[in-house]
Amino acid sequence: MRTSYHDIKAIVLTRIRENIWPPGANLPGEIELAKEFGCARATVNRAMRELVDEGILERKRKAGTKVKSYPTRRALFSIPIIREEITNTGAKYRYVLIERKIMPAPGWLRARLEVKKDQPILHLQCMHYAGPNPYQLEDRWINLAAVPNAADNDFEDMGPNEWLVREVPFTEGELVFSATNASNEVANFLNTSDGTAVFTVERTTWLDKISVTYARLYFARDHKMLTRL
Amino acid sequence: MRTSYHDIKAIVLTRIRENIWPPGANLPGEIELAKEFGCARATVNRAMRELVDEGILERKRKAGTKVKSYPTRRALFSIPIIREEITNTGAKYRYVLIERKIMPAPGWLRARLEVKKDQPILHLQCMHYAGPNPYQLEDRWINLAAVPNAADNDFEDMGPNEWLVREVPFTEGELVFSATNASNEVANFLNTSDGTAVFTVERTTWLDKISVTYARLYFARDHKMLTRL
DNA sequence: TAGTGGTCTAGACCACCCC
DNA sequence: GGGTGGTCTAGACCACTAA
Repeated sequence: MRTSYHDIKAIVLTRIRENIWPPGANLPGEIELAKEFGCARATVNRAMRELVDEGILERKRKAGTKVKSYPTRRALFSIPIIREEITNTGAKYRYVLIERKIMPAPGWLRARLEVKKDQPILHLQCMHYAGPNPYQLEDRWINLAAVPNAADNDFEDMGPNEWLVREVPFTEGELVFSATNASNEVANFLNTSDGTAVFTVERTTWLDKISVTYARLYFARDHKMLTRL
Repeated sequence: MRTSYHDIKAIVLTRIRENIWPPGANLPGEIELAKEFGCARATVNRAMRELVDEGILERKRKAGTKVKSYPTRRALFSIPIIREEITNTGAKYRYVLIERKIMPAPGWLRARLEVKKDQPILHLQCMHYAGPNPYQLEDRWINLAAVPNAADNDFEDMGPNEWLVREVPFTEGELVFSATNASNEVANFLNTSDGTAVFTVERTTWLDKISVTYARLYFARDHKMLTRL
């Protein structure tokens, strides 16, 4: 069997680990490596490109390829549908709509979504349960100018998250993770006490520069978000 | 100019967005698409592979390519060196070692790192400041069986994070994000009050199945971690 | 301006896996 | 069994950019 791009990646990683190519070092060019490994340049190229994707190498035309001095490790999160996230743990998923109201955007939201005054916004509050336990409180705002048909949905049976993912594409998104002390209201919904540290995610999405939705997600006490490198 | 794999990706995304290929739909085979776009199959292949990487499509041999029913969006975090993270904001970075001690691993850590009883562990506590403000409290445990030369370093001038990234490669890593209520000690270091919700990251890394280090990072009040999709 | 990576091609063989 | 994607090749031209 010939040298595959997998093999090449492994070899390169080994050489880096063994300090044959220490951080900052320049690697030979693709043609030379192809000769060494006895394969086509395209094969070397693919291996190298993937190592760049993985944050191990840096490449610049003319300058060549070098080992990153501080390998930028990157963590990959998949953003799951909450129903699947819960169902996958074996628990039963339950969704409850708490409130649904069409209203003009409050000031802080106007700023965030860049919508004009009096522009109608659909505001939803919902709870997601895993079995008997509260899992997440969702506070969602949908820009009806961007998604007019959201107004036709009563969201009694399906969470807005799920509906949006299926119905409304987006071109850009932002995620912000933080920790907040639960307000009295949040604590009640999440079945915990005032001031409990709550893992919080804010999510905003845009479709071609037009803001689609902003959501604040409060997770139950002791929620952990896990990822592998 | 010929159709590039960038163009193909854009076209496919557009067709998905316009519901020409709705979620779950099967796409034509690579050969057919290559014919349609007037390019080589390899070009189509690359476009499709990248769309799989981005969580838009699913492919299976023989079955073909289809649009994911629930496109799994993925967020990419780069894990920066804390010094660079702070310096990049324009603030001055300051590092202080609080404690350094070699000790046997406590029980909870033995379980986590899978190390034997009485195996020596280097325990470090340090603070990272952004200008005058506390930025992060680092509680770090280094497995000296995996990294013996860590014992030679006094870590007075350089944080263990930075040292490890430069000196010790790893093959696997785990990140856990959560929110915790600050203990009295943590609150004091972070210049806040008891019980404040603190964004917390736990990080564990392994080198070829051998655990290297475990760290618990407590960020200052109101810290936000941001990422784009 | 010359060297390096970036991309494309036309063809080939193979591995997997649904039917 | 046969169709689909996975991968590789040998060669080509191009784009960027460091020297």
